[in-house]
Amino acid sequence: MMQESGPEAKSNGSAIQNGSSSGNHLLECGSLREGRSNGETPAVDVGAADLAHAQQQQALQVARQLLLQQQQQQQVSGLKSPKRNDKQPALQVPVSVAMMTPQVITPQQMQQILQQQVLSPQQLQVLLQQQQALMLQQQQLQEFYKKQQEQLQLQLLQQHAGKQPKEQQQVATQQLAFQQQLLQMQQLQQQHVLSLQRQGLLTIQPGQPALPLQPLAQGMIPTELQQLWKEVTSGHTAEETTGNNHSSLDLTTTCVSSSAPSKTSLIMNPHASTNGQLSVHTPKRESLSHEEHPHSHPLYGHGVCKWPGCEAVCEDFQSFLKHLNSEHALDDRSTAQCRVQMQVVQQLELQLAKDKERLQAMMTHLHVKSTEPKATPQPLNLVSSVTLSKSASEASPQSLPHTPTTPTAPITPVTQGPSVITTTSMHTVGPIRRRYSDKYNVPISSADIAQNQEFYKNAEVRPPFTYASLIRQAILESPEKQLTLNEIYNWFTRMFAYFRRNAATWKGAIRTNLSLHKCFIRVEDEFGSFWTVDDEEFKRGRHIQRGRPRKYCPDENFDELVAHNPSLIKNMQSSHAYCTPLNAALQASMADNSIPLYTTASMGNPALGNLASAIREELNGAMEHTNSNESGSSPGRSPLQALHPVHVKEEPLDPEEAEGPLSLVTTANHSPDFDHDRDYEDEPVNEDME
DNA sequence: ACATGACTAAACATAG
DNA sequence: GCTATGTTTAGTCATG
Repeated sequence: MMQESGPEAKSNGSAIQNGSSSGNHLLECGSLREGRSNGETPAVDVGAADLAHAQQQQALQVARQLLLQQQQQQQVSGLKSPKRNDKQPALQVPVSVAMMTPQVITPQQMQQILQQQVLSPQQLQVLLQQQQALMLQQQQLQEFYKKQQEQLQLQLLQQHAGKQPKEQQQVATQQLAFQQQLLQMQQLQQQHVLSLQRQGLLTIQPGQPALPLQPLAQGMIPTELQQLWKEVTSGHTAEETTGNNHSSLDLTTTCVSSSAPSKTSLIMNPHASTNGQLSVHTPKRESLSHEEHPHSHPLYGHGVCKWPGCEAVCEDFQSFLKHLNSEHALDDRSTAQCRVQMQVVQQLELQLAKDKERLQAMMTHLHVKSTEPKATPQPLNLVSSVTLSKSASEASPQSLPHTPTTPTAPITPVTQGPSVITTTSMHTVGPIRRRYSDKYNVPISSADIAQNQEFYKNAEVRPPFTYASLIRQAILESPEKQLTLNEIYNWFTRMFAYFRRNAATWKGAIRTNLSLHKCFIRVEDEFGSFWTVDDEEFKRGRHIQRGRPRKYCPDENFDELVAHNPSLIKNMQSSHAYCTPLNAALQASMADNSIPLYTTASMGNPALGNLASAIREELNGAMEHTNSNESGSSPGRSPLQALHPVHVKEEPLDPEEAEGPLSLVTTANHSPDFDHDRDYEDEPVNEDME
């Protein structure tokens, strides 16, 4: 937290110095927080500003009323009161005094003030005239300004932005000129008040803000508003660089001439120019929304004004606009609300920036290209480090010495060209070493490994796949979908640098997995044994159940199956998809009585491989029946061993296996359980019997 | 806390 | 006897 607040405070410090300047957006953004850093809470600002504004309004009203009363009195009873002459100048005084008092000044209070006044009637008369002139001028300006606002608003509503930029520009320029005039009026008023104060007419009460520092009338929020507006505009349109961000606020600021060289840009903010006020929304966005949806407004929806804390019901868009101009005009309250909203936005933006930074750091750390659109950069090696951290860290000290290319510091990925780890590969990655909520495996696509092939070939990073997935991949990648154990080994060492060490460990793991997973089917031929994979079974992800004897357990489907085709007793793999072709091919093969079924062509397809296995197993079974008492009925001892012995795992059926009619895994005459020539057809072993 | 899957290690068996 | 291959089990760890 301290680290996070540090730069922020720093920027605030810079903003203090540059807050009123028009140069640096970032620094200007910090100017909003300047108040906080100075201990000036927004709430305090709001209260003071509201108070001053209310006082100003009251003062103006009181002054007008008093002037009217004065005129009436002069007309009706010019000599009615002996103190009339005293009252005349006194009428001017409350204008200023009322600004300092929260209540409306009554004539009685005025009289008290008059009694306290120290100025001569002549002086008061001069002041009165000055005040009257100023007020008159200001009223005229305000009225004209209001008309300008309405006019511009109507124009903007009727015209789409960009249609008549010149007219808009003219209107905006006129508005700008009147804003300047208003500001000059303010300055004159402030000077007037100052003069009154110097002359002793005004006494600043303790605890009250210094009046000259406060805006005097509506639409008079000079530099502060400008800064706020700059913050908003610069925060959202930083790419617009210089100039534009000052435009809208120039309407109300004294910095127009000095800090807004690009006057044309202000017309691009219809909302600001329409209302002549500050908006918390991005001018660009708002103008776009106005252009695209003339009756849509970010502050208007479902017939309700969405100004923070307002929720006023506006029946139509026009009424909303009127409401917006009347209730949310450019005043202190709106400014304060805008400030709050800006703080909310800034907080969110700050949070977003931090998260972005965090993301960037993560991606940098993981060597992921920052151009990746996805925001979930979890490269494979990360998964490896996460899911295999324990295994890797354990295996490494024991059997795998650490190398510079540890999972946490892969070197190769970025430099390996096309095989850069991508986030997209993560979405299709197969069974990484983590547990899934569902029990089914998701096969690795060839692209998953191929995509990062070069990386794993060179980086001694443990692939984030299970042994089973890799074995399957190795088998499926082979042209004939079959591999000997040694070929599997070679594939591992060829494809993964990680598996070039500690052969005993991972080779043992491979062997264990081959035996353990139901999806791997061992097949023997005259040249030895090799392994195939049943992909459907792989997706099921089932293991040979441990701790239970691997004995065959028939189910109702089995009997039915046997009845239909006794030759399919053994080695019926679980895949439903394979059932029909397998059965047909088997029958055809049997009809042909062609023994050499076990060709590479047939094994090119796992289904055909299973078919061949089934056939050969059946033949083996037939031969075993003829040699039923042969104790060592392992494949090697089978008379047909040289031909096509098959070893297939078997295990008790579990409820899931009963789903498929052919989900029978059988035989393993190599299994010790069958070394005693157990004929499961004659002696079905029930799981419960174990 | 418990169940489960993945992994490791080890023991054992078998064949060459 | 050695090695390769294959099976099985126990234990650990991570995860849900």
